[in-house]
Amino acid sequence: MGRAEQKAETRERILASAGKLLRERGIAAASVQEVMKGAGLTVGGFYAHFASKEALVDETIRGTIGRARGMLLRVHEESAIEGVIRRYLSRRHRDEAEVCPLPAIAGEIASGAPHGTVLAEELAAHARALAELLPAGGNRRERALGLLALLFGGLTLARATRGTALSDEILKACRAFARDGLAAEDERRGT
Amino acid sequence: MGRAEQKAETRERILASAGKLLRERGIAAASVQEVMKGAGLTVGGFYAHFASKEALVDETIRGTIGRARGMLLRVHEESAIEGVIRRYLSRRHRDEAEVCPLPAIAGEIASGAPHGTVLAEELAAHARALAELLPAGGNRRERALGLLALLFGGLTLARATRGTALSDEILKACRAFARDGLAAEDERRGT
DNA sequence: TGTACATCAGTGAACGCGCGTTCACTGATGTAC
DNA sequence: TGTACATCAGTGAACGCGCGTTCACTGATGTAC
Repeated sequence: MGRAEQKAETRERILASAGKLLRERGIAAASVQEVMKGAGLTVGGFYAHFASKEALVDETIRGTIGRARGMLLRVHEESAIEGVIRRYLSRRHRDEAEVCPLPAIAGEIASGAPHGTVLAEELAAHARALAELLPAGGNRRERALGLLALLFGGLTLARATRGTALSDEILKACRAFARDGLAAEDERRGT
Repeated sequence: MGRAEQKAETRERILASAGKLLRERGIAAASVQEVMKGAGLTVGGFYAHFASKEALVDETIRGTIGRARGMLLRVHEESAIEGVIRRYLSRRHRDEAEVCPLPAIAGEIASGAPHGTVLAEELAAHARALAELLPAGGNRRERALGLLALLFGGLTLARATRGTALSDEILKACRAFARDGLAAEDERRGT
């Protein structure tokens, strides 16, 4: 393997480590030092791969949300949307931060972290992907955005209350509310 | 005014400053130094009022969410719930962090900040208050929890994408999804 | 093919900075006589 | 009522620490002849 490919592979390891830490701890608490340690490297080498922590975070957001979208689209069974709701708002997904970075990072970005543009792009792509899983007709994009906010909100509040009885309750309530929100539109359209 | 009342008043000023900074910046980014500055004091005096930053944050979460709940309940008009949805998911509320601390803090707590128990208590109280605004019958508490997650999720994503076209779209979509989610349950019950 | 040199991915110590917390001190308020 | 002393809310400098970033250096890889 040449030097260039080796370096590209190292870069991927840094991004993978950053993705893991971003999902687990959020933006500010994922330090460059720990990201590099997670990739099996020391901190000094970081700037040979990325211009700044901000650049790393931007790219990591794109990568992790994009990959989550890939997982979303892979399941094209009947009523795929029901599967998405069930899996996204599952106890398993609450307890293992291995897919979606949104719960850890959206609040920080809402509070001023400088990644709003990247996040908006990824959310828009996410909404398009979700919309394709919805039955045609009505305003699919609008329903997809509402559902996205509910999935994110439910998972985040369930994680924030982990260990209390309320946490499971929130997951269940959001699964029900998601189905109801989609069903109401169906009924209005007369299905 | 005696010394004791003076001190109690100062304590309230610290809490007010902490509430403002918590809503605007989140937990980690609201430093003790800035909280005290916001109360017109210097940093050293802080520990005469609170045992630690963690104790301050716990009390501030209780206070701010409790006050937000008060504002919620004050409006007891016809279809109060529609008013809550419209105000919570308004552009005004997105652009001014003066009411709800959840968008700034829930993600940090989900990522490990130690305030999950207090948050769960306040969310449970919030759900009870919201449930009272819903038409009787069905599972009011469950619908209230789902709605709560959607309101929080929609506002947080709208704030995180502030300045992009998507932000307004998210608010609108969540208002619609909230109405649909509540309406579906109504219809199932035959209203 | 073997040797001499250039490149550059990664190391590890150091930088300035802001964090939460501590503590000796100040000076206005409150109490005792 | 006036004076002497005790209290204590708040000050401001200092602490150890981890942060993002820089930089002189190392040593394995790649190139030229």
